[in-house]
Amino acid sequence: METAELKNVGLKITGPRTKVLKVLENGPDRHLSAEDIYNYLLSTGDDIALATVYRVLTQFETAKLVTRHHFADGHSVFELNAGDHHDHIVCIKCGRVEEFFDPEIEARQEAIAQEKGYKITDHSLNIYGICAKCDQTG
Amino acid sequence: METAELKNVGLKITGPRTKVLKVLENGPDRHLSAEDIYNYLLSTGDDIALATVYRVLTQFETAKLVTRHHFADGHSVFELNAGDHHDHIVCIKCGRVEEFFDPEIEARQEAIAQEKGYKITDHSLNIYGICAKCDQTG
DNA sequence: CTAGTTGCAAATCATTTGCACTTGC
DNA sequence: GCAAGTGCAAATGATTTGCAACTAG
Repeated sequence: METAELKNVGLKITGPRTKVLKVLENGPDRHLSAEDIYNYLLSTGDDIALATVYRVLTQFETAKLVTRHHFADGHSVFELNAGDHHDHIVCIKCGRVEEFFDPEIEARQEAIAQEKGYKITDHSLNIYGICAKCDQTG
Repeated sequence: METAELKNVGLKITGPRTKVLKVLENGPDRHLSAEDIYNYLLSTGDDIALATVYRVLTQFETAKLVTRHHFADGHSVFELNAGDHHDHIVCIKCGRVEEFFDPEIEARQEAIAQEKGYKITDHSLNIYGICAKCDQTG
């Protein structure tokens, strides 16, 4: 139940927060933009303000409940935090997003940061390309 | 000379284009945002419109003269194309940007894309962290 | 009760665009 | 001279914020 997750991170249980969390958990996709979530909620008859979706998502991000990913075309998507880290491969035609994790890449990043004297706080690796389906379709 | 580079990619030699290119070549930093370039030009007495800086940079990007990088805080920087590919490590405190290239990471990315049936068109790897200098300063 | 939350509309920020004017070739 | 390029100001799209009304604990 969503209420528990909200309580755990010290957020009041409110309608909007529960709704957004529910979409992230059982929505049409694991990777959704604020507007996706907003539209999805409207389509299911749940009334909410877009500004609230943004506010709630930002709070969730701070609370580490979700992770925000910025893609090169300038829009960002949110994804429920499953605890695991992974990177993304994005189809530039259809927008499909797939996840991957490569320990070798992770290790190399650590090594590079250390070498250059940086303390890593975060990192993002996005591969952009054309997926098999779109490649056939043209 | 900048005029040659412009001619090579089939762009008319104009004042604004020459100015922007000059800043990218001899400016204060290899990684500059449109606004950085705009402000730098104003500060050196060169008059230009911000919209023109954006237009020119977009043309340069199309002409493969420069590469645009999108960072997680939502702003992008432009960098003169030296032909080589590399990724970035960004200090989240002072904004310092350093470059690195790791063949192992590159190879793994290729492998992953192939495995998932994607044709890579582009990719970006950004490591965010705190540089040695900022770490001391607090 | 009252601090935290929401909705709405207006504000911001980075970037783009329409259009009349200017300039390179 | 004319198509291409530029400046300016207004438009855009994504996201944020001010504020008055609402609600969870």
